[in-house]
Amino acid sequence: MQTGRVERLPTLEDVARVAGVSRATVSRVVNGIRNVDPQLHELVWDAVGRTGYVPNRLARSLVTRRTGTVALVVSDSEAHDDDPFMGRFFADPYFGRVVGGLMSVLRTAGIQLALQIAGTEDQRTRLVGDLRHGQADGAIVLSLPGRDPLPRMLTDAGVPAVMIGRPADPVPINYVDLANDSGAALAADHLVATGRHTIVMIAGPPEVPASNDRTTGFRNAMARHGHGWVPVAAGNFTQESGEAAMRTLLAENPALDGVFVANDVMALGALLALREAGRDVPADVSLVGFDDSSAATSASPPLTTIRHPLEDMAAEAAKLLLARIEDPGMRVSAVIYEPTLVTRRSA
Amino acid sequence: MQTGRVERLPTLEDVARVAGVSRATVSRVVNGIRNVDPQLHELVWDAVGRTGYVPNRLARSLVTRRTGTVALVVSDSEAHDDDPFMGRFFADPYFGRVVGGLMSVLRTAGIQLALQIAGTEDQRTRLVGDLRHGQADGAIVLSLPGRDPLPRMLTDAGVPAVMIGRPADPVPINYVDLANDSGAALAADHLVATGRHTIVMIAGPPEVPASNDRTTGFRNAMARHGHGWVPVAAGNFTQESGEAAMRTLLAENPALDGVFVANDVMALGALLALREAGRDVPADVSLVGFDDSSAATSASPPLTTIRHPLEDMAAEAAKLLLARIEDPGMRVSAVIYEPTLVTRRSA
DNA sequence: AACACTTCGGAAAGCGCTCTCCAAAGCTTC
DNA sequence: GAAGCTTTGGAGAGCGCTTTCCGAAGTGTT
Repeated sequence: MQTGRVERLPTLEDVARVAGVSRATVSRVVNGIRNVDPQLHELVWDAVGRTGYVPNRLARSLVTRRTGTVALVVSDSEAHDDDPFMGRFFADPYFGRVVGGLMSVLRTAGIQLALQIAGTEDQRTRLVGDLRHGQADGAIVLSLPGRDPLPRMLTDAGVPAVMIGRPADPVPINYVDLANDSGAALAADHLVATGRHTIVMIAGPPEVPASNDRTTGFRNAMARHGHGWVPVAAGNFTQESGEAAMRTLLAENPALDGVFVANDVMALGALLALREAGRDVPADVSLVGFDDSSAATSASPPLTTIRHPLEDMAAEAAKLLLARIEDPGMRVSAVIYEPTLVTRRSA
Repeated sequence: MQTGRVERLPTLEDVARVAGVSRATVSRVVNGIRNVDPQLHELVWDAVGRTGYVPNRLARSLVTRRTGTVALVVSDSEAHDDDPFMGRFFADPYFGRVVGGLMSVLRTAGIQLALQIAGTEDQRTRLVGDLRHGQADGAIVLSLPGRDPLPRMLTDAGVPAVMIGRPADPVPINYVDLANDSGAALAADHLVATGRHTIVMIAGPPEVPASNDRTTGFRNAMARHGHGWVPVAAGNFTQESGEAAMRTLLAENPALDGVFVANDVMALGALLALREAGRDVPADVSLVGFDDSSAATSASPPLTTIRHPLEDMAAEAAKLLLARIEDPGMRVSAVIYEPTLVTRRSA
């Protein structure tokens, strides 16, 4: 049946005519506002059923200034058009875990998620403009690189927003974050406790705050254990970069017997490079990852890693945003999660 | 600065007043419609700049019946509330790859993606109602289980929609799919060609069409090679289920030397079970996966698998939908992708 | 100079809904 | 039974935008 969308859908007006009441009354009944005479009430619902009326959310939103939508903004201020990076980002378990966590909360609240990409300057201003107009009731921001102007723009515009991951520059914005430094410290403690002496690290991009925290957290903890100097090679969170970094580290520190890797996906790459070099994990080298993503369990040996409760954090971010939308005056708050060590076979 | 969203945003009216023209003229200029006197044109743009005007998409959509949004509907007709399954689904690389593919097209078209979950009967009718009202211009449907009533509802309602994966029941709906059966045949050919004799399969849930096609495709191809009977154990596409299925198969067919697994994630589980049983891959047992997801490359040994060009398929689905939105009379079409064999180390 | 065309900008009618007024009606209370 | 209250439903004014319809210029033709 190729009807297209030609025939006009029933409106409030139609229902009112059928029920023999005014538009206002129908609106009140449908929204359950104020006491309406039970008889009329039933009459109206009956008419709603007979006409097959469904409220038009757009029209409603226009007047109520509420859309029942929140935006998930993936902000990548360094993106170029056709940057293959975005594709990689979506395929990474990180993205899916965030979406899953958000939806677990939003779904029950009957709120939908609109995916937005803010790459260029232009997209950013349009996005903020749309949000100010109430295109969405608020925004969850996933900020990839450092120096992202978006968080500031959002707060200046008075748009309710919550970041997942702390903003690179101090901005009065709600956020949910992980104590990345203490997670890294956990890894350091574990490597030292299991008797490793020559310990190195594969870090993520230094301009990403989360990544940077892991590096400094690890260095500080190692210093407390008397290791004043830790060789570090940086990757960009991809498997290939982890492999490359591991090769570099092996070349420069043949005696290494412990590695901390800033995320599991890079750890997978490191595992490959170690095997290639004939080093057994965990017999010759202990390896600790970060995130406890699906990559960690599927690796062989399964990765000892730092558990990052990303789903919970995303869910918390959603709750925070909802609260913020309800009460715009709410004071800016941050929720920091403590990571835990998950011991598997690699260390 | 805790401004909230109190101060009224500039409207078309405001711009018109500043520019000294009518609302209609401003609208025409902003939308680049019809020739407007170059002088007025400049005057208007100037006023737009001075007032900081941004069009209100909601108001515009209400009259144009175009939203610049397409819905990504994850349809799970068997979902229960708080079903943990959804979380698993989002974390699976499948979801992210689809989103990435869709966004690669939608992004350049300036269209946003709204994530919707259709689990219960109730959600489904509300969703269709909203879509008929033009809440979104069209829908991409990811239908998880068989017997999903949603595709039919969508076509009956005249909502432009494209499915990723063929509908379980014949429905006149556009879709993009993979030739799952010939992919499975590729795996069969490869296992036989590499000299394997005792070949088994780990299948997915039989009620999922894609999964079912892989099973029958594999069986048929094996039959052509003279293997009339192939032992099959079914999992549910998770790693644990793959591990369990592998254990069952090993117990029942100790002599097995070749395994085809209906997706890479389960293959990871199978790998674990095989190692546990002391079987070396690929020396003792050849293993072929399906999807060529990130799991395949990160496994050790890396998985020989059937490449599923999911991103391309999603991108094609997006293009198809856009075309369909442009021309609602477009005839229903299907695009079937041919999978290819990717040879790595596991077989 | 009169006519037919074309081009261009403004007035105004909606899109479908919510919600503030206001009037009517029902109820108490003295 | 009149004054004062509390329900209850309707009229109608928007929300911010697009777009049709027209009249006023401007252009060209005979």
